[in-house]
Formats: sequence, structure tokens, C-alpha cells
Amino acid sequence: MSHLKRYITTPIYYVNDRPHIGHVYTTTICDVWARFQRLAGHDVFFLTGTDEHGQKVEQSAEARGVTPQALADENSAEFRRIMGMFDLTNDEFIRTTDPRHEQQVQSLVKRLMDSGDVYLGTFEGWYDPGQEEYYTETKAREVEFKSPISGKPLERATEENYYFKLSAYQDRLEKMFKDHPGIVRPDARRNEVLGRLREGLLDVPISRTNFAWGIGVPGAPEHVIYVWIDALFNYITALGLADSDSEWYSDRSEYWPAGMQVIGKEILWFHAVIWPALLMALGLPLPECIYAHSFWISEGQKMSKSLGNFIDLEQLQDYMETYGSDALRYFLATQGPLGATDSDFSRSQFHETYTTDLVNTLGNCASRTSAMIGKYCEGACPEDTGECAGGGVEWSDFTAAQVEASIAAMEKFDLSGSIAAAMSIVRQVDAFINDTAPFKLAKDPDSAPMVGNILYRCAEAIRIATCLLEATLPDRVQQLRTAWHLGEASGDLRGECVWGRLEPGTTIEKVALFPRVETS
RNA sequence: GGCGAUGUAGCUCAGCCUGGUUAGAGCGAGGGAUUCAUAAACCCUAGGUCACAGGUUCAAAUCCUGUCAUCGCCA
Repeated sequence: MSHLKRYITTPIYYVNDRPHIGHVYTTTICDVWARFQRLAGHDVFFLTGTDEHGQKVEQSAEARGVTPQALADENSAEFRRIMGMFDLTNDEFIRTTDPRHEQQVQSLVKRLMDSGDVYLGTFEGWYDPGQEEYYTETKAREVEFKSPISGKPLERATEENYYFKLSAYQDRLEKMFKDHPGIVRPDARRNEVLGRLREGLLDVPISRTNFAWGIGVPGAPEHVIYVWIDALFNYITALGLADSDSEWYSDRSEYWPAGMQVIGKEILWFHAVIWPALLMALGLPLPECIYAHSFWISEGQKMSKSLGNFIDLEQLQDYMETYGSDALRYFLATQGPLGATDSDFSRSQFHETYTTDLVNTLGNCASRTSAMIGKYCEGACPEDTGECAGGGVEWSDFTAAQVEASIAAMEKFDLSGSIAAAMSIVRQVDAFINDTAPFKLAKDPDSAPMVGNILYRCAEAIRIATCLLEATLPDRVQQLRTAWHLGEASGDLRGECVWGRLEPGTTIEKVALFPRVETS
């Protein structure tokens, strides 16, 4: 058994946003992965947090008449609250206003300045004084060199900014994608990046001077480090990785490089190109995988402010109250937009998934098995003496194959594939019961040993399936562990999933894991 | 405008790369049989111009071209 260090990150959430399903989704799928790795005995570090600097926060704070810090404190707390609300097991919650983060970012930028990867450059462009923003040449032409807001003419202006020498990394990035095609997934997203990479890279500005809410550039405090570069560094500042002499340095740095960095597709470019280039510039190893998921749409329509159809925390809580937190996790993990296309979050589909998979398949199978053990075996797990007519399942081989498939799928962040492998064991149990019909055999007392053999296999298979499902369904699997007296997870997932670990004689109580929910 | 993706049964999708029996799965719907179980599991049924139009081929959902639609990224 290995005890690998495995580091998984969510993006840090922008405090100017209202928490909604997107944040819960990203964090939940990371949570499933993190729990799964822990169950497999790995040493996991699961990071999330909030991104708090930038002009938008400054403006929002001003509009509300509070300091940016006060606004950030309030909204960061709101995001932190989500973690408890949805039982998310992040090991750390970083804020970009944490002193440890701010100081390390300065030290990282200093290193980049010293190495020449960050330089002071001059930007010249069309400036809209009213909006305090620059337009690109084409955009400026489009608006006929007049502000689309005020109608006043744009001014030709220059500005000194610090730039990151991204252009110098073109070849190395191309090589990275060639040598490690799995570094950005899914494939459609990688192709998107490759297409854009082919167009060539320009140096990117990493500082601004027209607002103040951010981390100052070392030695040039009138320059504020752009929020996105500030934010990207959270993944390593949370580990205290910036500088081995600093007070923030710790053995947490051993978690780097990250095994899985999950993001939404809107921030792909920063994570798939700029982030690796920054790491190269710093001489740090690259993450194993940047996984960019797609978005949820709501009842067939894109979520938008104008439509007001955001699936917000209240709605998600409502789902949890009606169906249970595991049901929400299961839906997000199995029906979510891990692929290239967006997924629809609809009440009917949620209900259908819950009823089909959790009530009718997993819940019912555990129920019928435990009910029969109750009736025919006096509630004690029978012994498998080897003889069994019908069924035709090599249980030991079959479950071993599914266990490996489930672990392998999770390794690739294919949550639904991993869950499907576990569920296939449950479906096999149902088929096995129908084939062998222990409930018929039970009418003949001479068949009692055979009934016991059959039911042992059913219970054992369900036990193994639920070990694999525990990361997704922690609450209900715990309920099963209690009712079937299975003890706690050992931290050795493979070992636990070896056929035959269920002890004959164990008390098996009847369970109803997922109650049917009637639609109104 | 540039680049890319997608368009297959009511719904969600697989198949397409490596063309070849009656185009598949799950869910939903209809029917049947059964009772260990959460009216569950099981069996049967659904007859969908594989977006459209051309082309290549003995043969195309599968390769090529064009059109339309949807979506993404970029500008």
C-alpha cells in the first residue's frame, strides 16, 4: 500500500461573486476525490479559499461604503461557510489577504524580477478616462475612438507596467503539451489551448496602477499586482513554498506538485498556460493535471443574472433537506459537467437519478439482502461454504475487476466512471438474487446452507461496492457500516475490498438507506 | 471575422479515429410475470430520414466537400 502525498486544489473563489452551484460543484467533486484518496491511504492535502483583491472588489466596497477588507472578510466568510454546510473536507482555506500569502507573493514576484522574467515595460494604447480602461486597437476602432459610455474621445495614453515574459516560454510550453498531454484535461480543453498557443504568445502585464486594492510590486508600491497572478500563486503559498528561508515555509511544501488542480473552463488560459510558465520561471515542478470542467445550466437554460435562474445555496439546501446531502453529492458527481459540454441541473433529472440509482438500485439491494439475512439467517451474516447453484458469477474476480476499474477511473478524475464501476457490483447482486432466487430456496429447509452461501455473497459484494462509494456517499455508507457492524474504513481501500473480508456471524440489520421521495 | 467542437430513439449519451450482419445503452413510456425488497428487481415492447445536401466506395452514422443549427475559445 502506498502513502503518496496527493495535493488537490479548487480555484480560489472571487469574493465579489455570490456563492452558487458552480462553487459548490467544484468543491464537491474535489471533495469526492480527496476522500477517495484518503480512503485509499494517501496523504491528502485539499485546498480551497478565496481570491480577494482587485478593482472589482474595491469598487463594490466603495459602492457599499465599506473598506475592501471588510467586504472581503464578509464574503470570504460566506464561502467558508459553504464548506461546513456541504460537509466539504478541505484541509486548508487560504485567503489572498492572508499575510502569509501577500508576503510570499511579493517574494515570488521579486524572484521573477531578479531572474528577468518580470520586467518594467511601457504600454501604449487607447484609454477611456471615464471608464479607466484601455481598449485594444480593434476594439477602439470599433467604437470609433470614442467612449461607448460617455461618448468622449479616447486618449492616446501610455502606462508603465510590469510584464511577465510569457513569450519566452512558447517552446517550453509546446514541449510540455507534447510530453505530457494529460496535463490539461479533458482533451477538448487541451485542444483549445493548443490552438491558441499556435497563434503565439505575447508578454502579459502583471501589474496596474489605477487602483490600490492588491499586493504591491516589490520596490514599486504604486504598482499593484494583477489579481490573477496574485490568485494563481495561492496554490503554492498555501504550502509555504515561496521561499525556504521564510517563516511560512514548512514540510507542507512536500505536497507540491499538485496531483489535481480543478478549475472551471473560464479560467483555462491562466491555468493551462500562464501558470505552468510561471512555475517554469520559478524552477518549480508542474502539476500533474489541470482539469477544467464545464458549467451547469439550469432547467435547460444558461444561468444568468437577468434570468435570475441561478441555482443558489438556498435551492441546494432545499435539495439536501429533501433528498439528503449524499444525494446531492451523487448527482453532482455522476451528472456533472466534467466533459467538454455543459450539464443541465433540473429537478426532474435530480429526482430521476436519485430514485433510479440510489433508491431502486443501491438502497433496495441493500434492503432486500439484509431483509433476507434477517428472515433466513436470524440476522447473522451466514457463512459461504462454497456450494451455490446458479448465478454463474465469479464474485472474487468480478469484484476485484470492478475495484480496479473504480480506482483507475478516480485516478483520471472520472468520477462517474468510478461510481459506475461500484454500482455495477450492486446491479450484479440484483441479477444474482434473481437468478438464484434464495427466497424460493428458503422454503425448503434442506437448502438452508445454499441460501446462506448466496446471501453471504450478496452482502459481501454490497460491502465492497459501498467501500468504493464511500467518498461519494459518506453519510449513508456510514449508516450501512453501523447497521451491518462493519467498523470504520481502514485507510486501505484495496485491502478492504478483497473478497471474503466480511466475517460470518456479523449482525446484519435491515437497512433503508435511501427513502423514496414522492414528487409533489 | 479567425480557430475549434457538437448535431444519433421522448431525455442523456455510446458508436465515428482503425468504413461492412436487422444502428446500441441507461432513463422515461406501454405490456407481462413475480414477491426477498423502499409498488422495488426481472422479462418483452419502443420501429430513430444517424442535422441537411452532395461526393468517394462493392459498401458510410462511420472517410471527403458544402450548407444549416447550437456551443466554446479568440479578436
